[in-house]
Amino acid sequence: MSATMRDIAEQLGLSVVTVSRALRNYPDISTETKKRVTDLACKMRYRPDQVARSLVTGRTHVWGLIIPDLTHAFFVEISKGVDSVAAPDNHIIIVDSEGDRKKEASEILTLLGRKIDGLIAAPVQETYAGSNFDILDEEGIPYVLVDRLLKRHTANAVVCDNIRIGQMVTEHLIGLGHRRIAHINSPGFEVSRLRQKGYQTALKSHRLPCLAEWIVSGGIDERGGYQAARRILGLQPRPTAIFAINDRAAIGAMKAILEKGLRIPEDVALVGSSNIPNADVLRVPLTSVDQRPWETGRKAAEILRNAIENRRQKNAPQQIVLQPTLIIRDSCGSELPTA
Amino acid sequence: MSATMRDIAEQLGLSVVTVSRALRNYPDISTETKKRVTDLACKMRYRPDQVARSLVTGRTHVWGLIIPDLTHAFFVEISKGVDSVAAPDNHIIIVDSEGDRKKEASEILTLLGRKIDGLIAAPVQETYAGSNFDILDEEGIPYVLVDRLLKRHTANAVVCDNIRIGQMVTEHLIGLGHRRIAHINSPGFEVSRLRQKGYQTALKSHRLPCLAEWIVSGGIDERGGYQAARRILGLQPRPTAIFAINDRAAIGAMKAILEKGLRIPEDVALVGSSNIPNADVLRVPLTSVDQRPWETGRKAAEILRNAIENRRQKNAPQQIVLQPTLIIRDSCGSELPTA
DNA sequence: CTGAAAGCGCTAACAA
DNA sequence: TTGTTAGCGCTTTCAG
Repeated sequence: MSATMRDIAEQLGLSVVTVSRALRNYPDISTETKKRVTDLACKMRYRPDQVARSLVTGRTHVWGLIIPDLTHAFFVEISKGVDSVAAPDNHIIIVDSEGDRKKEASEILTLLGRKIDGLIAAPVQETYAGSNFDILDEEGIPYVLVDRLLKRHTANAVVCDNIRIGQMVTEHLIGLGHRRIAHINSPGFEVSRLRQKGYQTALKSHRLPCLAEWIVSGGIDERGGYQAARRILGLQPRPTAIFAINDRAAIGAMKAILEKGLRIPEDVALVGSSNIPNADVLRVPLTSVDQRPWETGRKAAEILRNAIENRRQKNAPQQIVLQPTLIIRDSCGSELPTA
Repeated sequence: MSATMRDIAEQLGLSVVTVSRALRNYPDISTETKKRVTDLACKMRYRPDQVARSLVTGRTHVWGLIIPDLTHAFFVEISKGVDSVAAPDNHIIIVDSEGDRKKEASEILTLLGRKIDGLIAAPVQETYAGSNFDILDEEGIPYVLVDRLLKRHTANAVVCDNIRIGQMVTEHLIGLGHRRIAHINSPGFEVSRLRQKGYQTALKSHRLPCLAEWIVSGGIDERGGYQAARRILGLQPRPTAIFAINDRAAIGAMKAILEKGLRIPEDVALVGSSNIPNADVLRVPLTSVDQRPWETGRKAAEILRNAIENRRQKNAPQQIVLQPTLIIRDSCGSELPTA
């Protein structure tokens, strides 16, 4: 068993309280005593019991982080950003909501039972009234949403400018001479709705047509992107570019395009989003969008830390919107030879 | 503030103990009382305070997981495997050792302070006597090593058969007709030493030469792989195949090879290991090795759970070796036209 | 400068 | 079937 403060106190003929204060370097303990205490603590390999400490202080120095899928490098980056401010004083418990609203709800409850100091979450899209996060407001546990925003805009949040993503990608393709630009979206995700809006805005502002059949519901995974792309490639006349909601879908689309014997970008230009690892060394290096996941996590963590520190005064919720960057690679091509 | 058992007890005119037992469904509480208690608990949204519970039970239901880098999908898979048995009763705190032995040591100490029930770790390679994990033995906290093994073979561990990896890859290349096979290794990693041993064993058993200059120290990242490959490509006569210690290094090598205007696999065959995501859609689909990270995590977690449950009787440490699988894609090529 | 008393929220032993 | 007593290891408040 590990040593407790009581062990130290007894060996030194002191009270536990004195030991406690000596270890925390209180000014009202003599240097002499402090030294005796810290020396013995060191020798006995004393480590404070955080559980006991938490029970009395009401702080665990544990943060919850709920994300829908850790196999997306995007969320790993967010978690690294969070950890960059959480460490070394706080630990993070990462839980996977698997995109399931029910699971998210129950995970929030179990995290509350653990008395986490705060929570950061990429929320599962809210499809009906009533939020899983309301309970956090009720209990006064600070939280910050990342990547996705809930309908109700009263929470702390750090997101990327999704409209801008759609707009930026589309305008780039337009600038390259494309006139028939398809879009693989994922209805049900607010994020997708916004990117699509940006896409449509860009087309409109350039007075380009935006046919309904060009927008195909695919989903955020490779499989969905593959199927959606196949539908798009069957259209007459064929779109000359595809903007996929994310890189996973884009990779699915890439497979579909190449499988059909078409070339990227010569026959079909392709753009994704989230800038996955190795995007530069794919069969066709993928033009994508840096959504700043690390900064998202870092910023969210800063807001959270602040909220935890000043828990008494309820500050107005902060909403940060980060600006995305287009990462141009081969898959979008350069200017079209024939517009 | 959230409700406590005391609130329930007072409202019902019961003692806290009765409430406690009613909630945990003890047989010696009347059905009547149980119902009253659980109903009120539900109505008051009572959630047990895990911190308080831990203090008395001595169990936190928190497991530590130390890995060197979460941006390797490999370790994410391990963590998912772990979680598949940990959930829903236990939470996992993942900490990044960043491959730094000092950091690993201090992380272990802070996790101990949190009174974790057990630990799973991909240990930083031990370069000198004395292990960061000794303290766990002393404190009687069960732990399981994954992916990498420490020198001292007395701990629970789940690893992939690394010698087999080297052997399997090399024999496959030999079978394809290659006679000059280079290897990018990463000295300092036991894992690398073993894979290299497998590589050498395979060459030897086929009575093939194994020139010292064919083994180039690169490291486990892309940059190292790139530089090592450049050295290899400069050799005369040039090796016809490269076995890289892992996929990251392989990708670096791929860049180096293509940059030189050489073709993969026609001019130089390439094999990595760990089977990264999207290996099938790289510029040259990469032949790699499935090291079974998910099973590694799962198995380790099962051993850990078992050890936690039977903490009293010290069971003999278990060492599991998982068998790797070769995933053949384009980069290794098919049979060489001219042997 | 140090200690005694109280308590965080819960569970384990023993009594009634 | 329920309650009383004690205590997990620590910090906070108040006395000395």
